[in-house]
Amino acid sequence: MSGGLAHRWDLSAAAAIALQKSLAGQVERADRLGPGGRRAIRHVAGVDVAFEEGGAITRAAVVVLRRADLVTVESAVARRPTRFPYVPGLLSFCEVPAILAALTALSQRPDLLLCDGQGLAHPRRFGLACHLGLLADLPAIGVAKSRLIGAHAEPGPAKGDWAPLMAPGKTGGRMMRIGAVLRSRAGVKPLYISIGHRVSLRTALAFTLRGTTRYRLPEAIRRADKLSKGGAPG
DNA sequence: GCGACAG
DNA sequence: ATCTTGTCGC
Repeated sequence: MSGGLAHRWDLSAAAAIALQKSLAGQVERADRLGPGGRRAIRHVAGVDVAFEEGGAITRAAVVVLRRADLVTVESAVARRPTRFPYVPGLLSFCEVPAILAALTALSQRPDLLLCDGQGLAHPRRFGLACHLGLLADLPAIGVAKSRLIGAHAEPGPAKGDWAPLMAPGKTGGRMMRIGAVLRSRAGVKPLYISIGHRVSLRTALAFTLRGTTRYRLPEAIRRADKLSKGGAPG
């Protein structure tokens, strides 16, 4: 169930960084959504992980929601030994192996992935959402609860208000927009939204908002978070 | 050299 | 992320 790209995971930090640099150029920043690649989104999947045994085991959960009414239609969990430590900037090497295992357990592939982490808003423009989207060959959005890099103004107080997340370009020094800081609900800390793969920032913001109802996080991620921590599937 | 640092 | 009591807000 992957898109042809695959690579080894037993890497040193230096090798992991080199791999990120070599794959970053393959990330697609424009919309290419839906079944097959260019149609309406029917099912969105929230992805999250939790750790057991003091971090020795990574438990990944994926919950698939019907886009029309946000009803959960399927879910899967996968446990794998944690083979890479958490290092800021290298999070995907710690979590993606277990997440790919959970995705493989699904009976049907979702049309979009909502990931708990950054996408392009990353030191090498290759956060978890980019890495996962590329390997799973699926559109992906990065939805992080806190900042990794970049500067921004405080977004307005109303749901939907947002401010651009800016960072110096890779080569030169001009400030570039790498994502957005979104008020997903009034009265809560904003979320950091960025492109993962095959989704424009505009679309990423729209989907995050549409899927956010009672909580700070979109329903898909909220349910995946609960499931990864041991909650019941439905 | 000194902070900052997704989960 | 994870370890945890009392406390604040709606």
